[in-house]
Amino acid sequence: MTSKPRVRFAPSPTGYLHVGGARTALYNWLFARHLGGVFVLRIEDTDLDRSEARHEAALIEDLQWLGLEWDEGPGVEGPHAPYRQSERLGIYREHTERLLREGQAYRCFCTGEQLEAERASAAADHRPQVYSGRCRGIAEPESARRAEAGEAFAVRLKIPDHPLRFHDLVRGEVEFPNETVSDPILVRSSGMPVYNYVVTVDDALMEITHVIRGDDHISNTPKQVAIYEAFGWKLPEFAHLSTILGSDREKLSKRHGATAVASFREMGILPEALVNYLALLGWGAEGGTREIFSLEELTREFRLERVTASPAVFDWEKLHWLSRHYLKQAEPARVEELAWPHFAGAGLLPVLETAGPDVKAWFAKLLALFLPAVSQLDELPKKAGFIFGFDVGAARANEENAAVLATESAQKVLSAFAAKVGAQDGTVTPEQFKAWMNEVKAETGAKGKGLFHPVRIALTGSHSGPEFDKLIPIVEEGSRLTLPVHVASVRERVERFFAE
RNA sequence: GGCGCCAUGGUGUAAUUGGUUAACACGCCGCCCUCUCAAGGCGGAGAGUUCGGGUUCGAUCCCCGAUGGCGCUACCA
Repeated sequence: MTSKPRVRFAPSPTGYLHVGGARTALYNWLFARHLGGVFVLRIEDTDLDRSEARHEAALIEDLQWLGLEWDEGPGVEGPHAPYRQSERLGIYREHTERLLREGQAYRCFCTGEQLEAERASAAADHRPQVYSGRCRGIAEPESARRAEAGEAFAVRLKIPDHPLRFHDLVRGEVEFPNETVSDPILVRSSGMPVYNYVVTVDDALMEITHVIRGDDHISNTPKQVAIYEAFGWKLPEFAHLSTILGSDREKLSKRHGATAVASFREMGILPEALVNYLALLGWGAEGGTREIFSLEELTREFRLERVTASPAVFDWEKLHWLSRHYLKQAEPARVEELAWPHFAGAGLLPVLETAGPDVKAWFAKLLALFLPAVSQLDELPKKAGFIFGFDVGAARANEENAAVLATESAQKVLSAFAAKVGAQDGTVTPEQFKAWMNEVKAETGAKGKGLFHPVRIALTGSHSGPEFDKLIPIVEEGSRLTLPVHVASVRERVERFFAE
């Protein structure tokens, strides 16, 4: 091939972009970028009832968030504009007239009831449910006359007399016997052209060289091949990507929880994590020992020939692993900005724009402490919640805590510790804290868990959590800030714990 | 029912043109670190490649069949 490949992602704006679509877009984008080709975005909105402008806007936002910019399409336009099918109706009409004129297509006057009856009898006879071709034989003068007279008709393509075959980059040669393919409807009786038709016309006119899409389209492909042939157009290469399955091995859907790209963004998963994960879902680099890939690295490594044909099960655990990796890797300033709204939304912090530099600096430290503990940013407020306050009664009542607190040793540790805290004013430093703990240890004989757990419960409400060395400064510093929720100092925590 | 696609540990993928102790990662288990949790480091278990036939000196890999899963079977996309 001498010319640069041209690929397209052609979503219909009938809902949000989900992981399956995102992976299709990603593979198209990677294929184009790897070969220096062109990535086209085309909006398939011929289903006027279900298409909505807000979905198109959301789609574009999601694609941009993933970093998959397009070379031609809405917003950037290009030599084959328009890129929205609802704006290309005239083009389809011209092509339909040509097909009719050349006898490649015909008017079908069959009613829905007739077609229904045909299907029913075909099913009863265990035969393929294909259209009988009843209207194929209507002579052109009569056909034209009936149309003229106002009789409703759809336009159907004549499926040729030979097997329909095409080459698929991930599956090899695929062939469908023509007897199993119905003469497809090209234009509805309403005059609106149908998906299989417009997609083909557009792919050909936009000079798409590689059609990369989900394998739910594989059975549509013979019809599209017939359309290419009817127009005398050269067939593109196809690549049908396998389905993404849920853990129950059913096609992934909203039923399996969040599958919309936007929801991953809202959860606080970084786009590079999602991209990396999606790339791995159906593709493996040569050798297969690497898992972490940036978009640039993927661009370099990606080969369509290495894409698997078998369906893949979506695995949250692995996505989370990747998510944690990228969260730790990311620029702190970026993560701070992304994490902040989750705290503000929980009422723990003011909105970012109104926060002072001292609060921001404090938050940075807080984030550094808790980030390793989460897989996605929206878990943060809960993880760090005890910093902002906890229910002493509930903490004492907690079974595991109660067991720790019940021992005589724990009681001695706590009262010794409280005495230390009460005896002094001012900020508690980690050094001071350490010194106190050593003293308590000497006085009570408690050590290890026996020493630390009671204190940890008193201070945080839980027997587990981040190291005290890092925790103490955050608590103390936080207590001096003006926040929507007061952060209690070590001293306040001790007082509060004993008050109940 | 018809047509099509697919089939390697629980999951995602590897395995020069048929010859490997079937590899890597997630997860799981254990150990180390540690007051604890998370992170991190180290180690382990887990598949003989869905099943049955071929072809071959030799099949994860090629062919056939079965089984199972999925998709399509619309005047939806």
